[in-house]
Amino acid sequence: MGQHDHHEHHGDSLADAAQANLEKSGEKWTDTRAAIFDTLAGFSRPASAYDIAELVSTARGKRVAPNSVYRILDLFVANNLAMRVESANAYLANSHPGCEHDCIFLVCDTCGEATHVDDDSLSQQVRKVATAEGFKSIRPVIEVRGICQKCN
Amino acid sequence: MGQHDHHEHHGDSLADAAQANLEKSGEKWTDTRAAIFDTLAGFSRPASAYDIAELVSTARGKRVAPNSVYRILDLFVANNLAMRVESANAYLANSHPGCEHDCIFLVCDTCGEATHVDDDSLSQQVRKVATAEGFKSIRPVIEVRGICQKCN
DNA sequence: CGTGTTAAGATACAACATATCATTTTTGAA
DNA sequence: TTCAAAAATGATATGTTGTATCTTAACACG
Repeated sequence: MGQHDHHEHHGDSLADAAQANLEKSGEKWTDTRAAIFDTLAGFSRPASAYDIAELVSTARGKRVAPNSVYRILDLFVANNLAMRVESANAYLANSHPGCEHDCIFLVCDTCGEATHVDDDSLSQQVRKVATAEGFKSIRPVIEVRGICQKCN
Repeated sequence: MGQHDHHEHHGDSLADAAQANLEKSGEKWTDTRAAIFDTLAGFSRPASAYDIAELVSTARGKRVAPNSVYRILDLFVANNLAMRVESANAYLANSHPGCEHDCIFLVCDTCGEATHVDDDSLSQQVRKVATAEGFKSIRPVIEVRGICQKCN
């Protein structure tokens, strides 16, 4: 189905991979960025910028303002370390940074968990539809809201 | 490509069709609902609830509170008279009420215009991916952000 | 009529996001 | 090494989107 193998990272390994990717783009892996990445990666469901701000502030005993979190999340998204789930106004860490994909998010309306699937053939079709309408600089947003298996 | 013909409605004809559909579900076509529908249909791009509240308030010389607008928009979405564009936090009137489709929205990041495409084969594939993951009560969100032909 | 139901209004607040300017930290050249 | 420029973060304010709660108004029907 157009999928391929990924290197799924976890814990420190994931943070290391994220750091490597960010630095490869000439960006710095600062303490604040590391803390925000770790916190985001620690969530099992999409986290809002305010969720992250609160947790990071507590963890570091020092306030991190929401706007700083947004700045850093934007940087992460631009560098594929994280993705934004539009229908949830929230963010997820990318568990395989380095792989560029149009993701499909499946978001459970009951428990809030989001799983993420890659199906390149599907996303290519979406891109094709948009291209046929004359769109450029295409960024597909493919999400599914519903009730997940566990909540059924 | 899995599309089919639609009855595209305009102006009064569209409002009439919307009214018919809503009443078919046992809901009433009140003055407030009519005003909100007309205002929404008058927008050429996705309109926020606050946009609508402001215009309707002016048009009727009587304040309509945002929460009332949200209530009525929710009703419209539930009855397929309108759709929510998740990536824009905004709403569009459905120009062919009665047809049940999973829509694909193409939203221009420059001018804000949104065009809407139906491709049942594509949306069926999205549903299939979610079903394969054990999801139920599926509601696909398929949108594309980009730059439209006119803005290129 | 009066009474129960549905629709809409008033108000307050919660949640999400950005704009602006100040401060701190880092960097790199003199 | 020190100083100036640039980059990162912080403080603060405000704008935007969305919901909760309670009240009032409109309506339907015995």
